[in-house]
Amino acid sequence: MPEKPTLDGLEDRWARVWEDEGTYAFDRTATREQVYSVDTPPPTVSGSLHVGHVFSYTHTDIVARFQRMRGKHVFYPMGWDDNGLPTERRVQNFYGVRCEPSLPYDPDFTPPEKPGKQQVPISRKNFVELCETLTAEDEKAFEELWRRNGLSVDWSHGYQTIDARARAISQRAFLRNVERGQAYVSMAPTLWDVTFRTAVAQAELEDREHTGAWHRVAYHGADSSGHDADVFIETTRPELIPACVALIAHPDDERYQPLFGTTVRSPLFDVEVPVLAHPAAEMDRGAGIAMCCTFGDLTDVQWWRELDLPNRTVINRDGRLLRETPDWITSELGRQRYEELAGATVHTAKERIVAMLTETGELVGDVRPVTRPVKFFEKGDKPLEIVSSRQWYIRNGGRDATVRDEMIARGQELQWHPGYMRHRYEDWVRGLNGDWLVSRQRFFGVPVPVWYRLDADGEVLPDEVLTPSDDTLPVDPSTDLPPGFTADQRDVPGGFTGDRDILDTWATSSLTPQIAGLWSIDDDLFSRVFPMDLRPQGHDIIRTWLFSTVLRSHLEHDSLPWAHTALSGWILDPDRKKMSKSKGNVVTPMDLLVEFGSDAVRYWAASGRPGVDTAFDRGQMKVGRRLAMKLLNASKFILGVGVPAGEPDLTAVTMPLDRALLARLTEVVEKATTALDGYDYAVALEATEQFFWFFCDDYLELVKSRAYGEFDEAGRDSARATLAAALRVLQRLFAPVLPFVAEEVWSWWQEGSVHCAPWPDIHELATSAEADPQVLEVASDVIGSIRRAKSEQKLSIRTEVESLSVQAAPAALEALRAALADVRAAGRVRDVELVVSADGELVTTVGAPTG
RNA sequence: GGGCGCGUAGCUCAGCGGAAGAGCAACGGCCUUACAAGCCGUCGGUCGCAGGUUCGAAUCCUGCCGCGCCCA
Repeated sequence: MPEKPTLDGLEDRWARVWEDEGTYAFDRTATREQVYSVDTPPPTVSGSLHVGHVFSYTHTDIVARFQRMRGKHVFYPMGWDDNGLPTERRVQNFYGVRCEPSLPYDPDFTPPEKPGKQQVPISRKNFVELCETLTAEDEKAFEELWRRNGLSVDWSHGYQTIDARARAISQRAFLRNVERGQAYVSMAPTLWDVTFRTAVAQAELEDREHTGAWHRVAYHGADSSGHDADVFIETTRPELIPACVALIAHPDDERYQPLFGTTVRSPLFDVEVPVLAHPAAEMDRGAGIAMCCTFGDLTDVQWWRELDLPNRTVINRDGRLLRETPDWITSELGRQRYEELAGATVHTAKERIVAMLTETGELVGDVRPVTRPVKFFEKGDKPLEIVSSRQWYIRNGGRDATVRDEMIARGQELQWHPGYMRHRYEDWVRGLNGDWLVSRQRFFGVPVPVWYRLDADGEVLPDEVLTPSDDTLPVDPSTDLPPGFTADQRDVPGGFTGDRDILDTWATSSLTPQIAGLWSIDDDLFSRVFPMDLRPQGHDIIRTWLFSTVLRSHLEHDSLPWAHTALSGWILDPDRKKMSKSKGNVVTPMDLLVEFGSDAVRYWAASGRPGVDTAFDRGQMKVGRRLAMKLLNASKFILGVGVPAGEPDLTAVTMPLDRALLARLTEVVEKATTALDGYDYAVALEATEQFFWFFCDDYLELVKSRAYGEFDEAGRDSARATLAAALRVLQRLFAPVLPFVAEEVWSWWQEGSVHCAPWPDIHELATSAEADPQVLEVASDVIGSIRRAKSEQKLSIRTEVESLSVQAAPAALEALRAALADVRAAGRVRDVELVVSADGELVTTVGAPTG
């Protein structure tokens, strides 16, 4: 035990010991029942860790430490998410390269010293290698931070979402979905981001207010008597007029009923289109009759499907109009006009069309600005287009009521902390409107592990999907060969071609329990950890990560991936805004850990209720530091008084005050245990902390003299045994939240790590005789009154008190009498008078303190 | 527009059907042989607003107002 205890240096010292001793090593001989397994969220390594990470990962660590102390073998791995756009961009910028899957692997490739102006195209395999090199550095920094933060992770069970095992597991799970018909390939209208040139899934969409304008445009028809009659529609996207396939109004709309079944000709291009009825047309929107184009929005897709309309796509995947004039435009004038638009961006095409319409007089009245919600890719900055493309999907219940019901049932089976978060899941499942699009037209990621046969003309035969044999996974179809084919058959008529797409990052992240547990690679390990116990995560990714993980597990294992999920809140800055880099209010976590000490920062994290957004509060960290310091000092004091070694002997606890103390502590143990069992670390900490300050300020002061041996031997031994027993319990109760200081003070007098010591049991403080809690209450009350009297008279706490009179009910006086020697010693009281009061009220009169 | 959550002391938050709480801050004190990075004490609230249920409401119900998140 050091002369002057300090918090400085505890992190380095104990982190090293824990690593050397293997304190948190997972015992893989443990059976599933003995294991507590955590599906740790793999942080994105290309970003930087912020305070929010420290906050939520600390919550998980507290639970893991608690479970370990309860005797579980904790499987607590750490993964790194380096699969996806953020890493792709970072590798591109850092090395000045770009991924080009058609290129062959170059084993001797070294990136340029400094990234040049032109990005060097390299094969996917080379790109993945660079990613692994670059992220290795990031991961080292992350690991250092996590170790300093005190996460009790077993670092030998790590993974990266782009490493070979993760790729193999991701591809294997996907191929098994294909085999069972749960994944399928389909040519369909797809939401498309023209900047990233990739398809986008429902989970990646967001609506943004976008400024547009209503254009009133004339289509040309004939009235019942055959005379020319114009039909006016209103559109915000006049550039889609060449893609128009029908005009559509509501079946009940009397204005347009005469037109249903007739045809009209489009302005400028003179293409004949039918006028049709469909209930999705909104009577009070615009003119009440809409132009259906392939495809302007999702309603167009619905009409196209349900009314069996032709596909007249004019917008390319680069966001420009087709360079070839479409064959459905037949009039000479129409084809001339289209040529002026060919290859133009959507924006330019709109300007030109509006100019043409103005010239021909087919644009009527003023253009009226309107702001309306438009779908965007969450990472993009241009509105999404809808294009037809071949894509892979996984059935998720979006088009299948049975699967949807099963997914809702899984959500009900899962235990949510806090419980109300389940609503978000159910809302999402109920709102799904299509299957999960998992193929992405990006270059970096887990390749879609299939090839396609080519026909005699070299065209893809999408129904003839070639799959790899399981033992060759992971594969990259752009360089590996399908079984039974040779390299010279690649991309030639009658041969094959590899799928160039990659899987959505969530298609891999949805398998983190399988990746961490090494499903299909080490099935023995997997059987010991799966289904897992806990998925901790942010509530913002319930619809993506949580949902997709439940789905994959449901499809592959017919079970939940984990029994519990704990949703953590966000960190808000003092202005109640979510902390973000752009606001410049991000604090580096390492700086905080250094400034306050890891235990103090963890204390702040633990004071945030599960699922509740929490203010970033340096004040709480100061309080945490004080608490850690207090635990050092109180431990030092108690051990300095001299407590018996080994297991505390509770038969020595004979004084009523001591028994009452242990009884109260037992209640705290019970409360903390129940709270932690329910994932409420905040309540557990609060109960422990509140008791601890009371223990230090009142109980320690009361028994100090007796513990020093100033009275009789029995009283001294009772106090010392109580102090030892209470300290042993308190150090363990604090261990999950304050692992460093708890380990430090434990090491002063106990064997082994406090983190492997058994969690306090409610029976371990039971004394031979029943405790009277009133003894502690009254003694505490009276000593408080004495302090108040001294404080009000601005006297030293050491001032002697001439006389003390206590009026109270007989039972209270009896209780006080049991602790009177302690009270007198602590208050420095000479004479005491106990008076039975008429009303039972406790009244303490402190007479004449003398300086 | 829908779902969910939140409005309690100057600040951060507990309490969620039986006399309004904690910590921080503020203020006044105390060198007290574990701790002055400590300790003791004091001040401080129409529990967002309006109704309702109840013997009793911060707590349950309804409606408003405000804030946040998720989804349209």
